[in-house]
Amino acid sequence: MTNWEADDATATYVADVAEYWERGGFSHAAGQILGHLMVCEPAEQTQAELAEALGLSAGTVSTQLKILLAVEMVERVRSRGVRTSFYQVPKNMWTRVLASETSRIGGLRGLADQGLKVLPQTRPDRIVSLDQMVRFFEHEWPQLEERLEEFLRKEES
Amino acid sequence: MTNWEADDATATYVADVAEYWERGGFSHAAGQILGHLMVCEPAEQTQAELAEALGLSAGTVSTQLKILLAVEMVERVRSRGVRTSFYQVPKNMWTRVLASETSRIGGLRGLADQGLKVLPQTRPDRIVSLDQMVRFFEHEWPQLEERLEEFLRKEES
DNA sequence: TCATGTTTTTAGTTATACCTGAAATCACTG
DNA sequence: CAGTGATTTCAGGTATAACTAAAAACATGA
Repeated sequence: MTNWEADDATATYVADVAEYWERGGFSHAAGQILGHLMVCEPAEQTQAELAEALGLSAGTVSTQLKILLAVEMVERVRSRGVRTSFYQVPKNMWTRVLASETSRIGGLRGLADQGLKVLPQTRPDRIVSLDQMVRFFEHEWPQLEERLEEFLRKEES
Repeated sequence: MTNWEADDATATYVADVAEYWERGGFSHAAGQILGHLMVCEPAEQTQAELAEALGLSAGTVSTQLKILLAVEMVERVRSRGVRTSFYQVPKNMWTRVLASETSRIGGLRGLADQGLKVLPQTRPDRIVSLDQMVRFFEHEWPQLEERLEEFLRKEES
């Protein structure tokens, strides 16, 4: 109860970000960390600062950060001469998140291939439409990523 | 233990589909139902048949079907003169799923707008890049959906 | 290498989601 | 509108995930 959040607006923001990502499968604590790192000052925070700001235990912060680091939505920053690590939202976070979508498409590719081998007599479209959808995205997704990069380049002006 | 699955191949398929969707936030039972409905014969199944085939209780089938119906990955079919409802994978399931992505983008739009109001002094890109990403998809997603429809039209031949 | 502060791991508690079996409700046929 | 089968709801038990507090492991500056 020392310094929960700078002000009400950012506190609300942290809660909203947490709620959004909770639906995406993250824990509430992970969502809070993400939300805080979106708006905190400075942008780089230690585990102790995160725990303090959000009222979480050291263990929770450690565990949830590990998850966020694994999906590359947070990165660790270490500077020479300082014993403590800092954590921050990486510069190109969204590009990374989008890239990870490729592996999810890969999962569906597996289900489509397997499905074609057990293709049902009636309504084979149940499998075929999945295969079509996957083929479509295997073709489109790389292009979309390229267009995103181009879009971001143009925004820098 | 009466008629668990037609054969080993489809049983494996059901398990794999269940595993995939479990990572997507569904329960194991919901994933099983989805997998079974992808390959079962006939394509339309009653709750009792689903419960029997997958070894689930009537309550579980009812509850999980409700969820699958809500996200439109399963549809209910009722025919005159028959007291029982049937459940099946809808013809255009993937189009529906893709369409629901629009609302998720909408959620991010909200986070971006709110974030711009509490824009941090340092590393404002933490919010700005989110806003850019959302703007990109607000522009691209409808086009992508159109291209998907065109792609599916061409496949019908 | 030591000393110190940071991070991770572990054990234990609490909260939540899942599933079952049974009762209640609902919908349709005759 | 009564009877029957299908579906939903509810209470209870079980498994799992989240979180905490404390101990262990780790890393770094001196």
